[in-house]
Parts: sequence; structure tokens; C-alpha cells
Amino acid sequence: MLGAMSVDLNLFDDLVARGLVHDTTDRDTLVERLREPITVYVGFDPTADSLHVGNMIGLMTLRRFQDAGHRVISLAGGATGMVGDPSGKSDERNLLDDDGLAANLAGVVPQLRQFLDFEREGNPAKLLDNRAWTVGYSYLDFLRDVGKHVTVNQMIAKDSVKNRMEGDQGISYTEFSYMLLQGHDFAWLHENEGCEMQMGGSDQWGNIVLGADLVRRRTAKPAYALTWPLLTKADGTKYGKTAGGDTMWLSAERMSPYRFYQGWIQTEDSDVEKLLAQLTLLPMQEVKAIVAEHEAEPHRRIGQRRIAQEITSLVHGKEAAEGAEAASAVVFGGAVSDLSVGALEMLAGEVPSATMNRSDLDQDGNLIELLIGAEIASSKGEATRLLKQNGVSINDTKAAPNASISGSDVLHEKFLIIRKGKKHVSLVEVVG
RNA sequence: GGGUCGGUGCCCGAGUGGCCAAAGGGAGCGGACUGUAAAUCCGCCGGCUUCGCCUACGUAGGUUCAAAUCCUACCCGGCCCA
Repeated sequence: MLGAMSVDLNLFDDLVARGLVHDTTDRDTLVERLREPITVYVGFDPTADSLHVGNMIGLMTLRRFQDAGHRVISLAGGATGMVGDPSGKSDERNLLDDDGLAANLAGVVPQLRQFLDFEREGNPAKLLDNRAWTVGYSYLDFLRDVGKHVTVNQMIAKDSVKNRMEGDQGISYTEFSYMLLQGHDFAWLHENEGCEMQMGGSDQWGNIVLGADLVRRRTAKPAYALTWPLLTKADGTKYGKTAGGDTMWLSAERMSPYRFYQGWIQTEDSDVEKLLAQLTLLPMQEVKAIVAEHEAEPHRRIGQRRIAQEITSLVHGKEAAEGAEAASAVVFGGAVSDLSVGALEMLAGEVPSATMNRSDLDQDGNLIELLIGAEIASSKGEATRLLKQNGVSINDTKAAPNASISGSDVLHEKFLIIRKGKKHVSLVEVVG
């Protein structure tokens, strides 16, 4: 346990080694400042009712700071979320209404809590919502306290604004003002929580620096900024999506732990090291060792397995991660027909599943319906097409275009495994 | 408020009266090869009771044997002017 006043001096070097430092305010003075405990914050706007993988770097970085002995604040953007950050966006967004925002906050806040320790002795994490100091703030006061310190010249020089002014979409005054709200957050946290540093993705640099400037102008005290590179895949596209293009949500309702786990398993080799370094808490030394082992025998997918285990258990807990892992072993392990009842029953909670009436067995055409019910296909046309393309298996056998499900296909009197291609699996339970 | 340009399938983007369920690209899906990887190649890619029908090119009407394409009104967005 670290004492209240001692911090891990290796933190900054470790962040660099993990590829988490994109830009900082003057590096030497920042490194010097980090020798003593500092208060830092990262903001998360509740644009949906769940965070996704793209938000994880921020949460994990806060975690690293807390573990190193610093004070961390995660900020829910209840106010900023109502306005919409133009950074990295080419279109004006629709405004959230109050109900939508409240629902989003309700979903996001518990997720923000889960990555940090709010009970930790000496440096418990804090969770704040910027509505607390924004909602009642009068426009006049805002113009005098915040607006007066910022020139429009600076504001329109920001990339986020420039891009929109040069594009054909324009930018509303509302979104244009976003950076002032965010800057004000930093200033408020500085004055009320002793917060000296804000962190974020590299697209946040302009907003963060504006806040840091505001702090300096109002208090003449130093304020620091750190950004990490936006998490991208080897091919340059953003992370946070599965190979299939689905957003990797952190909430189990939006994406089951099994699918989440599978999303990581399908990582390509060239991204293994980066993901281990940036999204897990494994020491860099261990990351290097895993990567070396992985590269020696890439076909064993050691790196992918480790990534999936680590990240799934951070997000969904160890138990859920083990469940997803076991289900994966079942699904990708070998002949389905050899599986025990227990293994099949376990699958039920992990993969998409459907039920089928016993009386529908041996009926012509029952397969098409079942494919739709089991979420293998979204229309009859697609189901037919898949069958024609040899894309569907019942248990371990490819199904012919005119096939139907018969009683003899049912395993243990009860289950049926349907696959689309190699990776999509549904479990069907025969009932009645 | 005036002028002007534009709104096409998941995205980008062709199409300016019939040959348009709509070129091309991307994404996605399936197949081959593999390692649940990458790359590559092949096929598919609105729905259905599938030799046909329905729905679809911002919305609502209209002209026409026939409209994504022409007309009218409206809605939304960009740019310029006020």
C-alpha cells in the first residue's frame, strides 16, 4: 500500500512505454510535477446509455493514475452532453432531451464507478457531474467569467472548429461554445477540487488546452494537459467496433460478455501488443513476454486469448470472463455432437438462443423460420441465400437448401446448434 | 427574409422520363485458403406466397401509358447576400 504522500515515480515512463502519451504541456515540468500526488480528471459525455471500448482508455488511464497514488476524478458530462462536442465530428448532432440524458447518465455512471476505487485510503476516486456547477450558471456570469478570458481568434483556430467551418456542414453556435463549457469544467475543478490536470484523447487537445489556459489566466497557477493517441487498429480505423462493425459496448445488455470476449479473440496479430499495453493492467514486462510468446507461435493465438481474458474480466468480472471463455472453447473446440448436456446448457446463457416447438420437427420449411428465430438470418430471403451458399450448419453438418430440421438432429432430446459460417453460433432449445 | 446549390439503398456516390431494385466503391455476409489472423480469389448483398408481386431515390400531391428523373407545395441542410 502506498502512503498518502508517495507516488509511483515510474508512472510517466510507463505511460510512454504503453504508447499512451500523445501530447502534453511542457513535458519536463509535468514529469517533475508528477513526483508529488496530483489531481487529474477525464470527462465522459453520456451520448448513449452505455460506454464503449473507445472510452476505456480514459478509464484505464485514470486507473493507472490512481494506482500510482494520484487523486483521480471521473467527470460525467451531464451538462456538456446536452450540447455536443464538435471534436472529431463532421456533422452537427441532435440535442439530447432531458429524459434521454437522464437515462444515459443512469447507464454510464455505474460504468464509470466500476473502473476506479472510491474507497481507497488516501486517494479515493471521485465521480462528479458537471451539471452540478453548470445548470444554474447564468449566461451573463458565464460571459464575464469564462468568455472574457478567451478570444474568438483562438476558438476558430481549433481544428475541430476549422474543419467544420471549411466543410459543407457548418457548426452551430451551440457546438462552437462546447469548448468553453469544457474549459469552465477544468477551471471549476481546479478551484474547487484542486484539480491540476486534464487528460483525454488526442482529439480533445484543443479543448483541454483551452481549459488549461483559462485556469492560468484566472489563477496564475500552472495547469497540465495530457492526451493519448486515439485508439486505432493497424489499418488505421477506429477501435471500438467488432470485425462485424458492431460497437463494442461495455454494458452486458447491449453486448453479451460472450460476444464481447469473441470480439477480442478476433483481434489481428498486429494489434496484440498495443491492446495488451493500453487496455490491460498487465505490467509492461509481462506484456512483452506475452507478445514474444505469441509471435513464436501465432497460430496458437496466445495474445488474443490473453487480451480477451483480461479485458472481459475488467469489464464484466472474472466470472463472466470465465463463462465466455468456456463457451468459446465449446463452440470452437470440436465436434458439437460430442458435447455433454451440461456443456450445452452452459452455452444457453452465453450465445444467442432460440426455442422451437417439438411439434415443428420434421415439418418442411421449418429450417427457414428457425434461422430467423435464432438470429442467424434477418429475412427469409437471406436465410435461403445462406443455405444456397452453403453457409449454414446444423450441429456439425452443412444444411442443404431444402433441408428441414428433423427429430434425429436433436442432441440430448433437447438442443440443436446452428451455425452461420465459422463464427456465428446459435443454440436452439426444443420445447413442448 | 432574398438568391443559389443540394437531400438516392448501411456509408460514399452515379443516374435527369421507359432498358432502374437503381452503375461504381466501401462496409457487411457466405465460400475457398488459414490460425476464430492478415492478404488474396469467388459469390451474395430491399422484402415476399420469388418466371411474378410489393416497398424504395427528403415529404405530400400532380402531369404521363410510364417518374429517382418533369411540375407544385412543404420540410431539412450547405453556401452567398440582407
